[in-house]
Amino acid sequence: MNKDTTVGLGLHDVARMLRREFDRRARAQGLTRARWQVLWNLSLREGIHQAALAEIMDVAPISLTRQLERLEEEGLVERRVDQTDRRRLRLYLTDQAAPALESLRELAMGVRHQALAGIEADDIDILVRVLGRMRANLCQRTEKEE
Amino acid sequence: MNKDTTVGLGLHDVARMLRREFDRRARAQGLTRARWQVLWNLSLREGIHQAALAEIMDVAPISLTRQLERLEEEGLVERRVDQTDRRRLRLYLTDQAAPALESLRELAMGVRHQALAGIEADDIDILVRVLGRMRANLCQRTEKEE
DNA sequence: AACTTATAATAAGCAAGCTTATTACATGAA
DNA sequence: TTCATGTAATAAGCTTGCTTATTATAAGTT
Repeated sequence: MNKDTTVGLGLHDVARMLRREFDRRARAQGLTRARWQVLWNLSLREGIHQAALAEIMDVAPISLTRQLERLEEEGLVERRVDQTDRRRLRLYLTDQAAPALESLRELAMGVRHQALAGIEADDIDILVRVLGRMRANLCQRTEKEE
Repeated sequence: MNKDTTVGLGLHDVARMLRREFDRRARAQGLTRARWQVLWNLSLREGIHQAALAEIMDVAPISLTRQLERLEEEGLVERRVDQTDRRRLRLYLTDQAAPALESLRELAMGVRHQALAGIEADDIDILVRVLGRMRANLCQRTEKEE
């Protein structure tokens, strides 16, 4: 109806539904989507420290801290003090993380399959491209106007 | 990199960024995106009761209840007991709601403009269409498998 | 060396969503 | 009419994210 509001609200709703569906399926595994996402990003850059990972994920550092605390409790992540700068904690996955990552990746593919049913491959490519551009447009880190 | 995960996580991230940007700009108005969204949906169907609106928005009834409590406190929404079924509360906007809706709609257009900068109109149409389809794919109300 | 300034991580407290459980009212069957 | 069942709204408590404020460590200046 009012097209001006369709994009933002639509994205918001679909993202919430995806999260809900994922978490519903993943409940048996004991991991939520948010924690899985941290594991996933971390798996690409082991040894990174928290602030840097938070910046890459464009999440507030404190948000990441809490996820990492739980992941550490659950034995999936290890945090070691950086000896060259003792403020920093370097992050590593444990052996337990690999199977968890794999099973959640499969689960995510299942949700993805449900969500994208009946949508043209070309349109999915466009979706991914547009999301990337939107992310860049919004990522301008708080755009400190001095 | 791994394309299987790009859609879900991308959507999630972009939705979060949109919300953050919107709420950042709207802070002066004292309204958040979630409350504005309730007002917006309500404006299209005044007199509806809570459970029906929750279903349309695909949100848990309790989530809506809390938003409506605050909106009522703030004087933007009125809840009147339905006389034919006294369990129900019918919802109405107050006079204060109209200007709030309008100013937030403008604000939303500003965020939208930032987010969509440099993206082809055709691609935006595709985005909206794909989101609609995804929503339908995911909306299958909890899919009670009996 | 002492002092300021910057940065990594965390603490406190708020917002929004969810699941599960309660309470009040409706409705259909005995 | 009474009793069981169903439904609208809410309560309690969890998760995830945010902003703002603290604390510990680094690093640069005088």
